Amino acid sequence: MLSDVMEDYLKAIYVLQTESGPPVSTSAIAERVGKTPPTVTSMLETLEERGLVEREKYKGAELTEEGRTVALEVLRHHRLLEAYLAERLDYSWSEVHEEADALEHHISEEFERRVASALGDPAVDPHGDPIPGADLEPPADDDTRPLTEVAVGDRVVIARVSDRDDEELEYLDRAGITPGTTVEVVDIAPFGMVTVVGGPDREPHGSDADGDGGEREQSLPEAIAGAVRVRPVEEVNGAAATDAGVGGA
Amino acid sequence: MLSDVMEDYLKAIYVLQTESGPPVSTSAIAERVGKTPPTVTSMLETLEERGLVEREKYKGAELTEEGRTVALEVLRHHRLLEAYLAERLDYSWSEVHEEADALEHHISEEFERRVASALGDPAVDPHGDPIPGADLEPPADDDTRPLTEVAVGDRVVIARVSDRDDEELEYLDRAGITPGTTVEVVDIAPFGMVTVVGGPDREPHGSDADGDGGEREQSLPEAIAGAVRVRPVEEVNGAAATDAGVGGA
DNA sequence: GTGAAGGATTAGACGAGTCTAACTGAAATA
DNA sequence: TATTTCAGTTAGACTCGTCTAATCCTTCAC
Ligand SMILES: [Mn+2]
Ligand SMILES: [Mn+2]
Ligand SMILES: [Mn+2]
Ligand SMILES: [Mn+2]
Repeated sequence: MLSDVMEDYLKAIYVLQTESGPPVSTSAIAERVGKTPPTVTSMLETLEERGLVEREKYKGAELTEEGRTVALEVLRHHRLLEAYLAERLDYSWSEVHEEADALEHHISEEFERRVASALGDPAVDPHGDPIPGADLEPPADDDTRPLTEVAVGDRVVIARVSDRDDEELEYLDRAGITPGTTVEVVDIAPFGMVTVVGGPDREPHGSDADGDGGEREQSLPEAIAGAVRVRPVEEVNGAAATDAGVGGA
Repeated sequence: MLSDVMEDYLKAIYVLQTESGPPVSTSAIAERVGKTPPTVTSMLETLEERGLVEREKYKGAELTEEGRTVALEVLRHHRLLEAYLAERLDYSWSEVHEEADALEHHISEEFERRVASALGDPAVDPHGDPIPGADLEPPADDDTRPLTEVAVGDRVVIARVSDRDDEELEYLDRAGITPGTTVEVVDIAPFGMVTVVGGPDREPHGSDADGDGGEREQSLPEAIAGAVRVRPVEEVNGAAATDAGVGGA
């Protein structure tokens, strides 16, 4: 049996790995899990003995297949919980993360199944992050890119927002930058400040309590914009069908 | 902040204390939490330093008011979770305990509030155990007694079943001895074997999937019967109104 | 009142997870 | 290539929760 601490390390390595590819550095892990580098070194040794990571001294670490499966398991728990809390217990989009972080290590497989089926096996969590399937196969790379890398004039759909920083999340929530929203990038200033216009073009499931659902122009600092990932608007059938499945509730 | 381990000890002491009154012996606690007596001694010292228990060497331990409040907090979490799992995630009556035991230490106060209000502030969990209120005041002693102490011929309502033993629970579930059911005690044999007749006299909320909801005579061994607590049938308004609020779902 | 018997405590050890301080190696710079 | 910088590792210590083995009360039977 793995401790919840180990699960957290594996999850951290997985995410870092998908963000910037292996190998993952000791300090990056340390930063992510909020521990000191020596602590991480020693945990990596443990994890290596258990066959969950491979490691080259002074270089970095990489998950084995087994380690990756564990990470996906934890991530599945985390994101299913987020989805459930938002959908069934009225959590807001930005409140969900901390709770899921605590619970993800303590639910049974039975609980996982029941939650998944209660929600109809959702594909993404409220932040737009993909929920790994029950098979725990690594999901295909997505087609999103950071908002900072969009060309001026493009219309894009908000796909994912990082769920790591509460303040960022509150900011985006108030700004109406939520998964599923379509925006147009009208300017990119020096230092990465991105100005967008748009907002929830229709009410997806009746959230949007602050009745300003319309056109609005706002500028996002680089730190924020970089944490938002978008995909191109898809013109599916003549009409613009954009925010399917990622409703704001 | 208290560890989940400490919470488990406090909960154990609380329950033992309500079962047989303080002081609670080291070995009783050890047995309940599944640790050895020396481990318990040392944890009791820690708990005493923290002001959560009072203790007399070689005698036993007792919760302080603060310790009792913590215990009630954990118990509230546990029982709310049990109720939620049964009501909203289709857990059966007997599956619920283990899951709640793991989660009870890891939910936030926010989660507690949302679950409680989603269920309409339930008063009892699916085993019939009272759910401590949000004020965490000790609940009044209940009016139940073990099935083994009922006089032959009495009609009683099943009030609570111990949630500690899975096998016992399965047994009772199959036997149709569930909270809210009315039975009549027809015999008490030597060694405490109790024979009852009865069963779910009406379907409370549509559970009772095995369509045998009628009169049935069965004998329960002492070990089982002793874990079932009952209260007298209340003749509320002429009609017998018995199984309110403890529905089987 | 004395002596078992048995529960409780002390003694000592251990693994997990964490830290700080000191050191080492690798990579970038000049 | 030699040097510097800084990330990564080693060393050593500490807390928490746990155990086994040994010892110490208390109590109950006689
Ligand atoms: Mn998340
Ligand atoms: Mn799982
Ligand atoms: Mn229970
Ligand atoms: Mn609480």
